[in-house]
Amino acid sequence: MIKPDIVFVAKLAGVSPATVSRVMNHPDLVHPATRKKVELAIEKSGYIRNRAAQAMHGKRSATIGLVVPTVANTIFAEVVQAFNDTVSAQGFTLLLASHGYDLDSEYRLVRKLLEHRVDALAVVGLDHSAGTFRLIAEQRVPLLALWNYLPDSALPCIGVDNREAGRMAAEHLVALGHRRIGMVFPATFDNDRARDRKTAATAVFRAAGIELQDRWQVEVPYSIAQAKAACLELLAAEDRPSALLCANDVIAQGAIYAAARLGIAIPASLSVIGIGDFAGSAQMEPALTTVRIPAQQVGIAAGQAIVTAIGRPDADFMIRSRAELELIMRASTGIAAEMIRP
Amino acid sequence: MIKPDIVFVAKLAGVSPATVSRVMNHPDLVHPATRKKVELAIEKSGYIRNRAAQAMHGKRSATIGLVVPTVANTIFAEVVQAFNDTVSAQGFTLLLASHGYDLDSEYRLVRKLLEHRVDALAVVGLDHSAGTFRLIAEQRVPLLALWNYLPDSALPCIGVDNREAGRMAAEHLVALGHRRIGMVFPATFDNDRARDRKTAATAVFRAAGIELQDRWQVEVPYSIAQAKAACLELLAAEDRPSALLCANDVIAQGAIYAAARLGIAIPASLSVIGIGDFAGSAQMEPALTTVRIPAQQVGIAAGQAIVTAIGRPDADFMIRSRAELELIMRASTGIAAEMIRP
DNA sequence: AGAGTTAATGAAAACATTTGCAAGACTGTT
DNA sequence: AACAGTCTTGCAAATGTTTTCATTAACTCT
Repeated sequence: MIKPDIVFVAKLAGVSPATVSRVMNHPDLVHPATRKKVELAIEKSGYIRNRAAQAMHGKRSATIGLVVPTVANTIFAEVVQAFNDTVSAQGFTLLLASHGYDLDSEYRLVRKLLEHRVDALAVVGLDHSAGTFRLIAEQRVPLLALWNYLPDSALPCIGVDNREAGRMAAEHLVALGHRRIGMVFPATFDNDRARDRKTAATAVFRAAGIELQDRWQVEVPYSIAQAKAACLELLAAEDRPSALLCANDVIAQGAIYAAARLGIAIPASLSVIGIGDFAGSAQMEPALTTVRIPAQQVGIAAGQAIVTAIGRPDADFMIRSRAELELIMRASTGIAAEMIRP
Repeated sequence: MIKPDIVFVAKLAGVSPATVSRVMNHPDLVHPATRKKVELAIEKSGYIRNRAAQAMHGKRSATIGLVVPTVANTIFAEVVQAFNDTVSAQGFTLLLASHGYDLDSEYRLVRKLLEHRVDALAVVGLDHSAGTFRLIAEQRVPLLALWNYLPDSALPCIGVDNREAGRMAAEHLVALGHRRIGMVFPATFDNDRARDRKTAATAVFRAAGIELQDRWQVEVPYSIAQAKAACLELLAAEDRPSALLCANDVIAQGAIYAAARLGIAIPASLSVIGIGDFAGSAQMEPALTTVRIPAQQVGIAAGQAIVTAIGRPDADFMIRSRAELELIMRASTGIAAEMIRP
């Protein structure tokens, strides 16, 4: 029992391989009766077409490469799911790679994906190594930056403006009268999202005449456990901030747990704001105030854009789409204690 | 500027295409000096080998298919990450597909992955449609069930025994003296994990002479929001259970938030236990008591097993590996109120 | 009924690689 | 210096499709 190939099916159906191929790729070109015969033969033989051979012929590989920093936490789960669902519905399969926030490793992954002749490539963020860009340019593969938006980005991008996200979060805290503010962020070296949010937030505070104390600025990776540990230390000190601006909801979640552990009342004596509005943020107690990133919407839009780009291989691919951010006020932020006059 | 292929590189290096191929696949067969030349030519031309052509020749495609119910929440995030890291380190790339707990849709996805000639296939759980099994058997692709373990499974499997998980959780509640017990589970129709856990737990309760009240059994999908909503309703009633056994930590998290919202003290007046020990469960306040599934360990072991299986294409692939479960007692469970004598 | 279209199919070249086989180039040995 | 091995390398066939072009069969219109 050898695996049936297209000529086996063709013989079984009494037609030529060309016709079988047409049944699968341009069904409208073959006579309904013949099509029936062929479909029956495919069914009967258990034939499964070989995409590798198809890809080799210069046609589509029907795969799309997606490179994310990590799938191991909530951050990208929703985007990845929405993106996958969208392209999958159009017949594409996802080749997934994750680099753990290391742009050198990203280069190697992109190379591997190109070896597989992906029809297009999506990456998270706009920051990438020169090698990565060169590689993709040479191969002429549509490339899309996911999750970020910048009006003057070099890449097509679909996502949010992280500077705006940082600004909105910071302005919310300022509006509530907070002046003793801590920021909990990951290393911003290989992470443009975190960097943009942080600098924008810092600018807002500076403009409001707020001086950021070094001892209230902490650096932790995107991990609930490490965020909680760091905040435990920060908040246990005699002299603690009245508000915490967190790089994203994962970190904010850690901060809230730390406060709960220490018996610090939220929002009465501490305000916490996150960015993202991940699954579960709305359900927490206290519910998390955050700047909502419409992950699902971004994933779907990106999926559609990339499929469209694949359909027009000639045209240069450029799109810049900004998804709207929204401040979601919930229970984790409140008016600064020192503002409340007795 | 045309994309360089292997004969272009060969000409540039002054050798035959065969030699270039050998440099990439069997470097030890070519003279070091020639190898240098060829590597230089590859570098200089920006050549990227074509895996499709390689796969077509009957060689490896260097891809592994992974089918999960969903990537959109914490449940599989850690396993997927560990699995991906492991196979990626061995030169494989992951083709990812998700079916949203629908086994018919799974069939179609498996078919798509086989079209891409994946070298092996990993799926979550042991429950799959007959069509799926037939397909994979016909194609002779190594298949591994991830996440589940059964001593007499038809498939190679690496994971935990969900019956044991259910039993451990139930026994913990029984040992604490709880008799008024609620269970919060998803639909078990297409989900053998949930089913096994539930039946095992039910058996334990029955053996302990505990009668499960229908009004305390709720069905919700794996979603924090929906779990919280359902538990809010369940716990608001006059007559509520003293303990909740949740199908996994995501649901348990929802339950804890519901209790917090209602001002029900945990564990004083309500115990909650989950299954999984997902990221964040240890950090919650109160920290979640749960049956730990060593996700990372399972992911790594599965990745290694599947790579090994690919290396031995002749031998039948069978492995059954049971990962150890562990009851992690934290702050969300306590002795039943009615057991505490004044 | 015959000419002109249109629809349906097949033949064969092309796609980019890998590998079995065979031949040429060395090495060391006597 | 000739011989037997052992290394290296190239030739050419094979892999499973898709698509262009050509051919045949089937309509349509006057």
